[in-house]
Amino acid sequence: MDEKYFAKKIEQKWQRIWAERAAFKAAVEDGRPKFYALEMLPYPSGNLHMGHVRNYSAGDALAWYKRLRGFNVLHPIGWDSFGQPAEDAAVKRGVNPRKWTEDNIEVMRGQLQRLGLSYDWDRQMYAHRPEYYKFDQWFFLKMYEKGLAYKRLTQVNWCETDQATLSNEQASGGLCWRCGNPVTKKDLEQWFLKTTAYTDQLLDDMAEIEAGWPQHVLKRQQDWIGRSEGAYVDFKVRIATGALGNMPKDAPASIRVFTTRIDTIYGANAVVVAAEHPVIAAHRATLPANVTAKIDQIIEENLKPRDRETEIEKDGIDTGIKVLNPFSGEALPVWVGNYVMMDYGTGAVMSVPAHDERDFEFAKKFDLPIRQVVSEPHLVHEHHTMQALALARPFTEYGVLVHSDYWNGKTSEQAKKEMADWAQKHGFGETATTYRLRDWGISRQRFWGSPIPVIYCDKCGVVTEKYENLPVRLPENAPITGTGESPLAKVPEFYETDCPNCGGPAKRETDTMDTFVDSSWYFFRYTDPTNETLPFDPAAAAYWTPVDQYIGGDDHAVMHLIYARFWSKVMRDLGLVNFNEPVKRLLTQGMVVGETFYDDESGKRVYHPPPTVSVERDSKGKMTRAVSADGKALKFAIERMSKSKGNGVDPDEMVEIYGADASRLFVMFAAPIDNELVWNETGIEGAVRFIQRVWRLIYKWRDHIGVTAEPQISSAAAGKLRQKTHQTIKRVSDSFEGLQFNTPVAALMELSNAIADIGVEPEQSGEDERFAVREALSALVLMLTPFAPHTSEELYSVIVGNENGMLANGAVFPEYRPDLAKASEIEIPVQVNGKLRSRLMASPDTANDELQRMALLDEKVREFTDGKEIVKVIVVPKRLVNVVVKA
RNA sequence: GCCGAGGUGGCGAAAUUGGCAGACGCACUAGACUUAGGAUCUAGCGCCGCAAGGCGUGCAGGUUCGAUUCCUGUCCUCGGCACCA
Repeated sequence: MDEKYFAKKIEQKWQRIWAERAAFKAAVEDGRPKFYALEMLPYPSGNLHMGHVRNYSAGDALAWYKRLRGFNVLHPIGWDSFGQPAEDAAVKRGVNPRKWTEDNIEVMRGQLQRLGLSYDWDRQMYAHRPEYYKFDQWFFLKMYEKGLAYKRLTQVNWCETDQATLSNEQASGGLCWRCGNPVTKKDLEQWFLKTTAYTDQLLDDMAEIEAGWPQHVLKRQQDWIGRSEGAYVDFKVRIATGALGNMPKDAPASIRVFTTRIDTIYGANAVVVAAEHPVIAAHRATLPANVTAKIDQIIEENLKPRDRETEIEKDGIDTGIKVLNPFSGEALPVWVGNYVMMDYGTGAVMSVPAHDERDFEFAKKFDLPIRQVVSEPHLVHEHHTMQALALARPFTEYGVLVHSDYWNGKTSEQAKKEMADWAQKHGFGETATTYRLRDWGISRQRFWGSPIPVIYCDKCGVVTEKYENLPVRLPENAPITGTGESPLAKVPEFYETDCPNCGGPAKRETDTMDTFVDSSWYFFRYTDPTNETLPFDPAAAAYWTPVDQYIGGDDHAVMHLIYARFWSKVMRDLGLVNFNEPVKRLLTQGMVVGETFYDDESGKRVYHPPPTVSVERDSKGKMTRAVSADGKALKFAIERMSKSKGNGVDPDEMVEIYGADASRLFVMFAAPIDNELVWNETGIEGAVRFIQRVWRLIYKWRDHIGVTAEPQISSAAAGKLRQKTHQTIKRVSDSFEGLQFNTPVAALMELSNAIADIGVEPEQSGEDERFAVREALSALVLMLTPFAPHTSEELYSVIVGNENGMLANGAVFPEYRPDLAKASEIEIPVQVNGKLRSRLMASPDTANDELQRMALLDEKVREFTDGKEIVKVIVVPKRLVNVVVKA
């Protein structure tokens, strides 16, 4: 054993031993319980960043912990290797996307290996390789057969900057999820997967995972799916007279609206429809020019990119068309409104300004009547005598119905149900549920993705590729221009084919699949990574899945995690798996952020990389001033790491300077896993110091800890150390079970401090002390393994005297012994009127009345109680005594 | 605007969920060892105060013998969604 700790030396050594021994190879077996530890797979951009390090360090810690706890652990890694950056690289630098991707994987695999992550490297999956994407296509065919994949013309979200179509999720907020620029619309024929076939299951099955998933993730998914319960109501279009002329022949006889507040229907002052609504198209010829002009203007406005910040002003126009309120019989005008969206509900709403914010705003602007029909219960009486109360703002709560004929006096809850039933009974409506969730558009006009296995034949129409012809392989390359046409459409060798049906000439689909398809089922592939006939063997999946613990960033809270849940349900219905939910427990780790320095004189932030900035601190160490290299005073902030801000940290550099173990330990220790982590360079040195302290402890005691027989009696020092050891075992185990990674490190630091403070030199130590130190050191080393595996393996090899590694030696996580963890004497704080005044030393078994007696006799306590009436004394067993006195 | 998470020393954070606020670490201060220290060791380190003591978990109240923890109100920060009828 070296006297000094050389990180690089031992890290290389143990990485070699692990590889030689295939230490982390997983196999299906009987006996031990299984544990599937999964981290979100990386996109092979070419560089690992600190977010990866944090994610994978946590996953690895858990994998090691479970191994040492006797589990058969599956801990795999793979590559989300389809996607746009490869094409960007092709456009910018003319490189082949496949080569670019493979090269990047090579580099990043090296980075992961240098971190010493305990993956089963034999199970890697690569999304871009035919062996994998073959089954993207296989799944597509299965879904097509089940009617879960279909094609339709649609307006797609289009990002001008990235020249890409985007899913609703990727375009959420009207901004491109990748570049943040505004999204526009474009008409295209697109393939869809019917996620909406599973909306209710996606919602209801959340009950199964409630305990293991962060509440906020489930909430966000819930909001995203957006189930809302209400009713459809049909408003008959009245045969118009006068200026409007006769009703066009093919015009709909009624307009169907969706409402969640049918109880407010007597307050409707209009029906407002989307500009794209069919009723408008049908009547268009008869509408006055100023109306059609306005409608066209609104349509045009809707296509424009939307600025997230500015609220859109209500706009609209009265079409002149009239409809009848089926409840009141009242004739209402039909307006076009820019705030009604064609793709939600029915594209038409009944406008009830008194009870809806938007309708209120609309009515105010166009001076439409506002009639209150739901009242706060205590004001109901007022409404008998007046037409309507003037409303300063809409009343959107539930209440009691007024001015609603037969329904007066009913509560909103009652009325909602009864009025919907009434509508159904009379044939002009029904209860209904609508959702925000749309089907998943998976077509991408991209080269670097899985080809959609569909063929278009002039004679047979849409024909799917045969299973035996899968995979539909990507050509070696394609002319990638970045202009938004499918590159495959320019490769005749690819698209020219024969119809699988009639054998005649036909063309392949040239769009490829969204890369979220790959990540929707990759973690099943790990269970059987080389299967050539099926995505995976159901038996292998049955053993390993569902995933016991999934760890990743919460930026995937909706998209990836909804798609993956959807995919599992489809797989269940295909008979591949027999459960509803693929992930039992989910942990979302926070971002890694760093200090940034910038000046904003020009109105725009100009960033200065931290190494070029000199920083002044006050006597407490607080940053007071930052100055750039050319002497400019800079502002500072904490922001997400990025190249442009210059505050990124290269994991490779960290490993080079401080070692993988120290880097990983620090990342785990620095903050709770779900918090943001502010990177600061100095903190990591503390991790190095800690590892070195442990190293020195083993070095110091290395020749004196061969004692393996538990001694009968213990000195005070030995007893105290053993107590600390077992308390620490409990704390660390509890932390792991609760997925806390920062507090166990603190506990291990305390234990190492306690060993250092034992107060006996090895040479002078007794048998009992040597045993206590051995116990403490081996517990420390084993418990440190999940955070710093290389160092721990090395130190463990010193303790046991061989270099086979912990797992081969059958090492297990130390067992907590309550009898040893128990203190012989504890400190009991004594309060007077809730304020700490003294402390008592007592045995933990001291009876309550004895503690009370001791407290009252205590000199410090008496200073505050003498001459005062003692009202009562509260004794919390083993915790505290509080004496209550009257002043 | 709506939804969610969160405000504890100079900083990252602990606190067995109602019982000693600030464990552990970073930074800082002083000292020791040293030719040297960006190594190591020792001590100190919430604020006010010479001290006794007082104050202190965003702020204001409340419940309680006792509140970082529970309740009410309020302010702020960060994330998500955004005309979803």
